[in-house]
Amino acid sequence: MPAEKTPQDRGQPAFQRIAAELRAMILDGTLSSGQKVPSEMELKERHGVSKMTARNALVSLRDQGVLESRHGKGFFVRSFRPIRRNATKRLSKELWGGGQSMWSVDVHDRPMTPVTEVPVATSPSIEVARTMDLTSEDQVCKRSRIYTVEGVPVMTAASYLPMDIVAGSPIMQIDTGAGGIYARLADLGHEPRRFREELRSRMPSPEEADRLQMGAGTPVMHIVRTAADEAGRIVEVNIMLLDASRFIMEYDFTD
Amino acid sequence: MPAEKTPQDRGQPAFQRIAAELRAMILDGTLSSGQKVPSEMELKERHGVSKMTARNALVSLRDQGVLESRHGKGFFVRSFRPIRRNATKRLSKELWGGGQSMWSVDVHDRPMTPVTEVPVATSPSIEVARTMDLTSEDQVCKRSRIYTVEGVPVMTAASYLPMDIVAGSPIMQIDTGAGGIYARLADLGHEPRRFREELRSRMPSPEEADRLQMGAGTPVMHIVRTAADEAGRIVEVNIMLLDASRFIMEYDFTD
DNA sequence: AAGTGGTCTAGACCACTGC
DNA sequence: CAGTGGTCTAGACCACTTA
Repeated sequence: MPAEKTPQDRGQPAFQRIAAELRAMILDGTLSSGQKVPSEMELKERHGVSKMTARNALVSLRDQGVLESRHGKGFFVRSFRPIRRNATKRLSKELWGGGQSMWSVDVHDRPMTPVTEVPVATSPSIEVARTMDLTSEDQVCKRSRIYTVEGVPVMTAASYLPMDIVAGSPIMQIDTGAGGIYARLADLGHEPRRFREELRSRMPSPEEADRLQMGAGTPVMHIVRTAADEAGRIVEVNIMLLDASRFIMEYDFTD
Repeated sequence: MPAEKTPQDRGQPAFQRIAAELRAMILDGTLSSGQKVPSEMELKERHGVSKMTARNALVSLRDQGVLESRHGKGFFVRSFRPIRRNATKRLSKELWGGGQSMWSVDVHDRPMTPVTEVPVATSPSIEVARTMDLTSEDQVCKRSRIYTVEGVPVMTAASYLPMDIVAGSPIMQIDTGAGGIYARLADLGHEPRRFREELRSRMPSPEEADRLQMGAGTPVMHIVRTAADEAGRIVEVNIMLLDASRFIMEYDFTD
């Protein structure tokens, strides 16, 4: 009697074994970026499992960010073409040459184009009020932006500024003029001098994934940037949400 | 005839509707951090669906980082107790007070304790060689560390240094003495002066998830830190892997 | 029309937990 | 032991894509 195929091959579940096999094929180049992987039916017959088990392998890889699925077409190996974002531009240009980067990045500049909403005066959220040391009765200016690369949204940003500083200034307009809001803050006597970025990474809510048109298995980076003027007053809080699969963040510093 | 329950309630799949309901209950506080959520069987009966559909709702929330599962016990609401890591300590202490942080963090210092492996001389990987501008014939010193908080691993780090600088020095010992490897590099005439951190976020491989004992639905942060001496030579490359659910990264800079 | 992914059912058996 | 999550089957039907 031939060796019976046990449902669980000594410890490892079938769907994990299939997933590991596909993972290995991607790593060794048998399956390459953007390529279609075997369909549910193919895996079902090749491995002698049910459709749901074959599918489970594919879905688990998708939820690990390895594959993406296109309804009616198949599962495909995901590609990683990140944008490099340097938070400390001036420092980096002066101090570092190029070339010693860990991950290869497109040399072609794919410009990130922002679309700005009409600025509004509003009440700050509890978090923003606490961060800016305001009360719930103070008003802030909110400037929302969405950034796209090649037509797809990759980042949203909401900038908050105290109304007692920016009321009646160009910062309340969509177009803030040369130098942007930082130049205007300088005009108003509150030039930003010190910055802090706090960065978290987590899975997006369904709404967030929808807004950034993200596939499953992709985390977001949640960044809060605060800017302080010479006197130490927080003059801007910027809350950003980034599709993590599209960015490499870069921070330079001397110590 | 009473309204038949259609399998898909006008567009939204049943498992998504159940997941959204649980999500809302967590958001409004009906279910709070660490608490058990209804079991597969409870959801099955309450919503009149099969076990697999009820389970699908729970699993999808787990893979979004909202729930965690404990075999034989149930699904539970995940809690978020991050560690704050400031890459630029000196700057931050001088320039910023406390209190204007976006996310609340434990005030109790939960110390992060490192365990260091015996340093080894080895050939650099292609990435490390390119980053340090070495050839594949050059040797590097590799220092591996794993950091734990309250007994659980939260971060791994591998530090690479050129052997032509560190051979025979205390850097090849486990204990490098007061000031650590940066002080020893200074002793050797290669004090690190400029730093760069490159940060990616992605889902971990099964091996990485295992090493950091991470639950499903948790991304990792992958950080590469390079340190250059006064002459501009890269004297250290440090590759870190962090459980993203346990960290808030903080970067301070001026202009 | 054929092939693909997406959802769902009604069972089954296993492994782990706590009483 | 009962209750829980974890895996699996053998179907079914739907929605989407391509030809």
